[in-house]
Amino acid sequence: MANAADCAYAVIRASILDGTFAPGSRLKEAELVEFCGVSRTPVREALRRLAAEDFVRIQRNQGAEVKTWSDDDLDDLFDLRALLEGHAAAAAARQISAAQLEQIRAAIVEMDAVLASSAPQAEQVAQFLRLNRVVHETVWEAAGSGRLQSMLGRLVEQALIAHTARHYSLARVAQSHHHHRELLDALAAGDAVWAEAMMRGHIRAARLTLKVPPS
Amino acid sequence: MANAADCAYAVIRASILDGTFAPGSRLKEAELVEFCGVSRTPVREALRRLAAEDFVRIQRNQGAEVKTWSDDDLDDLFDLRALLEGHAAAAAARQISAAQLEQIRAAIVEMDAVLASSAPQAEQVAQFLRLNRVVHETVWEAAGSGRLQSMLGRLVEQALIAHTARHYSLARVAQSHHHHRELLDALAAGDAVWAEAMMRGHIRAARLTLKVPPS
DNA sequence: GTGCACTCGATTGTATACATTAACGCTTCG
DNA sequence: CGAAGCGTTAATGTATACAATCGAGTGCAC
Repeated sequence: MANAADCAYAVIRASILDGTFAPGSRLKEAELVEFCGVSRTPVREALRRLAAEDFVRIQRNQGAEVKTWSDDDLDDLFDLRALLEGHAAAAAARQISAAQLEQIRAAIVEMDAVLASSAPQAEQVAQFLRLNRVVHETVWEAAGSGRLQSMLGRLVEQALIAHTARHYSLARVAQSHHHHRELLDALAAGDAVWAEAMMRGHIRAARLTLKVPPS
Repeated sequence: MANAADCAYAVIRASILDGTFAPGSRLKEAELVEFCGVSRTPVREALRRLAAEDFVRIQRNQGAEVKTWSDDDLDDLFDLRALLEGHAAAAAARQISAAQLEQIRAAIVEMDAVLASSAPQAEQVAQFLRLNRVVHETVWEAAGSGRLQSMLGRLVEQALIAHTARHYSLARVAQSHHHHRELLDALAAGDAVWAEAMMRGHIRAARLTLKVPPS
């Protein structure tokens, strides 16, 4: 990373996402200085950025702490995500390019391979989540709104914090996989209503995953 | 303003909104230091905040400039606003409180008074815009989603930059006024579909105002 | 004459010292 | 014994000095 500030941002952000800094934990600037290996100035800048993206909460003269998400917050978040991702899917259905369709198709094929492999389940899930992200980002991109794209990116990553250390069942993953397939059909058919409905359902189902504690 | 950083933020932001810093103009930190009367550190923090809120664009080692909005950007912005404000109106219709309804009603009554007054037209429009903001913010609040509320706040203020130095026709204001009245009816009736439709139309009409140059 | 490279100036990025604030614990008074 | 006031301390907020970077202008070589 060229910039000290970007570096601090990346390090802290990654540490929040992977659970090194648990939700609710205090982030003291002095500690982050040695953790990141840069001075306080870029650390502070990184914290402000993270606050703007709702990863941390900053109170005046009281420092930063990793944001915690209540169940209601998550409901709120996923409601908005369903609305916006549904909107994106509808827009995408109207104007998606052949290349973008192909990209989604390829990701789904890769998912097939991952799920059919004999890799450890955690590895399978990790791979699946990566490909899942590809599918969604391609849809956002096809929707053709930079603003929508960045909003969704942020919402999804906020949701990821809540996901930390939560494992997915293979059954849940399989359901997602079916959603993706049908979404692809809807997009290929150029059916905006169908695509929007599928995407909204897909997001609502994802919300449920976070509600039911893993057994 | 207690904080130097908050102070700088408020000053710069206000100057962007009122056109003192025109879209596209470069914001040099040294200039802002004397403009705001604080040191570079809080000025930089303010600029980063403004960048996070899409008021300015920052390029590495090249400083900040007031963001410019193309026609397509504004289409994009208002599309999203219509979607989100429509969603907010629908949610509000389902759960708005009597006090909030009354607040909207009072704002509309005040609008009546403003439009019937003999104040200079610019003054009338300014007052109307303030009350317009009250109506919208009350709807957002009634929707009950903090996230939606902050997103809409940002979108609206981005739109305001484009409005700078653009005057509204009284005819346009009267149309808005009618929208508000009908929106109130829909909210009072608890009719989410009606409320959403009204709000979407209201926003689309507002977009048109920015497209047609003032005569 | 044109194109490239180099230097200089201006501006942003970073580190650090200092100021300010708020929380915590102690003392003291009721 | 409890509560309120005050001082200490540990953190954040601010200013400023220094470093790195970019762009423009100039001069040299081809």
